[in-house]
Amino acid sequence: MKNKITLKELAKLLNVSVSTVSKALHDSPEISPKTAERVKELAKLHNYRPNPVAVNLKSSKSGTIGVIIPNISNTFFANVLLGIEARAQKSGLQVITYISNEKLEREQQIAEMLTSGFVDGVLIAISEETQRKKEYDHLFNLVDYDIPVVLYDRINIDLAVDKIGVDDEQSLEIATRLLQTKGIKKIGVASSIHHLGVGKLRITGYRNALKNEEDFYIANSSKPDTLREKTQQLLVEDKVEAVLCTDFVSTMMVYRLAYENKISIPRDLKVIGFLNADVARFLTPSISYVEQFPEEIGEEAVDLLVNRIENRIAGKQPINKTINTKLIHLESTDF
Amino acid sequence: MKNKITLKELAKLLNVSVSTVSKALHDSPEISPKTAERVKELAKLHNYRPNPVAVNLKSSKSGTIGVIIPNISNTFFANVLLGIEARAQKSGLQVITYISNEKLEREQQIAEMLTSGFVDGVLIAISEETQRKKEYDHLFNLVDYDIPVVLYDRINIDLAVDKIGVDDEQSLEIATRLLQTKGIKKIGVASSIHHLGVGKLRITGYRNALKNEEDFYIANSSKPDTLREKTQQLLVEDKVEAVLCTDFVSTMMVYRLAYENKISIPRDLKVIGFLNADVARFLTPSISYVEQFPEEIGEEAVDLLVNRIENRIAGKQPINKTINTKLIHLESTDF
DNA sequence: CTGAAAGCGCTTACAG
DNA sequence: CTGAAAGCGCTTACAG
Repeated sequence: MKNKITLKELAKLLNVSVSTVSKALHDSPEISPKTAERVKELAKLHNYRPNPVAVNLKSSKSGTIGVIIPNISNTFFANVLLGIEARAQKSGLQVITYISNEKLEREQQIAEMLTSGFVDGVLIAISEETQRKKEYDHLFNLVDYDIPVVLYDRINIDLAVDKIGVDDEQSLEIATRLLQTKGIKKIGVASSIHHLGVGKLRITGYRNALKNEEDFYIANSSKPDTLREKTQQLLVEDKVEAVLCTDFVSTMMVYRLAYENKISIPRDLKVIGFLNADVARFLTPSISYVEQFPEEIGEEAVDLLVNRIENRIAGKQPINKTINTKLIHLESTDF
Repeated sequence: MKNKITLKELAKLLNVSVSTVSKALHDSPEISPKTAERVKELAKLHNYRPNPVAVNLKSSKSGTIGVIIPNISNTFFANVLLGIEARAQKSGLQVITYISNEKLEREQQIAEMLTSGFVDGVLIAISEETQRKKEYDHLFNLVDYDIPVVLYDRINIDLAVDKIGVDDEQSLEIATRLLQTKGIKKIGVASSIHHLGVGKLRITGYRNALKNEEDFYIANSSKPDTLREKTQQLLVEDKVEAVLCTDFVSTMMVYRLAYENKISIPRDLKVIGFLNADVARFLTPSISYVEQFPEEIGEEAVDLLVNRIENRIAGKQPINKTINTKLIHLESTDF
């Protein structure tokens, strides 16, 4: 075992004071070049690293940021975390991960814990339940404690903090319009997340493009069985020519039902989905999808947070950013 | 802003010493019930929480564990993290996440950083590159610094630490035997990870079940184009009756090529894959797969680490654990 | 140029 | 039962 060496031990070995060692290692101009060199040499020899906990206590910083993720199995959020970790690393910050599992109570526990100063700032995508119950006190509380907070992805709540989101509404509006220019009239939408903020926005985008109520064909339910029924109706009875899917579950449901009902994609039915590149590309036929750039969202979120932490934008109005999506054409929208 | 209140401030408000406050809050028997109550009341009123950084400095603990994840977009690892986070939370530990992106250099950087005492212990699944280059010095170094290390999932390296893995070899052996009992003779395997430890083990399981060299039909390549060619050969020329896939990419490749070559699953071809439940269930037809219980792996990993950290098993031989997989039958192996 | 001292916020052995 | 003191490992204003 190489026991960790401290400043004090280093000082004793060198026959100088602790202050001198510390200053030397920080390249203080107060220290003579000769001493500085001696100190650094020994420090290197013993592989000295300052104890981060002590440094943090001194500086009243924790050197870490907290990230609350609603659901890590969702590759979107996994990739956001990827971006967060990468950018945090550049800023020399450690990332403490918390998973709310879409539960309000867990989110409250986490927020409560974070008020005690584990982290210098927090990135949050609020949980489904939190959105549904509109219970935001724990978030206000965080802000009250002067802990910088940045909301990512799930941002449509009334909290005066920096936010970084996706242009959910536009994404399906653009997709719908694109199908229209190709001469497709009967366009449906399938969704298992119509009750969530992002789901609502995506469906709104679809509505915006169509305009007339009578043109809407919407299959939505968070219950698989109901969604299946409604989607079946969309494909078989309404005979839509294209379906936009707002999420993974509805996308797979459409593929499944098309297969069961012998509806050929893309010949009889065009499909555009929301899923990650890997799955989209590998499906048969491959499915056109809305790309969301989750890594960029993570990176931007850290940037916003770091700016707040370093007070570069203190007191200023909250910033709202949007990362644009991109429609990727694969086989399911071949004409 | 509610500024965080400290012990000192609390003490001043109560006209007692800092020690008294501290002891009272820790239910020390030294303190009179009356004082204890006064202290607790005020502490509650001000929502006092001990500064974790100070507590850590005092106790020479960081109260955190580090987790190195090779690839967070892989739902397997995402779910391991889920288990880790849940169990860590129960032990009151914070989880600092590092993503190596399958790169040796990044893994080395992380390990280097961790020697400075950010964490009380580390959970590692080593990166692909690390496995390939068999460059483990940074891991030995961690152990030298007396930082408890637990390897998870990717464990076949010669390092005397606790390990928690999956019964990769057995999983495909059992799957192969099962197909054999159903009267299937010509069984192939497709793999894009044959060069990695887990891939090797899975293929070994397949070989174990078949025994005769001439019965092996193996399509393996980490390059998509080559894998496609070889798999095509397996399905079209060799006309195997079943394919076992060792990973996501090869699974999707088999589905794709079956579709392109109008080979009907499961009628003409049985398929068993390695992928996560969500995708497996939603594919058309749904695909039988090997379930791996990543959350349990995460939980067990934390348990092992906590035991080491608390020295409950100090000096003892490293522990090796395995989480058994389970074959889930869905449509792709219907008979 | 070097070092003693104070202090970050806590805990705890010790004295009274 | 209460408090002063030492100390965890560091940084930095200040004195010499």
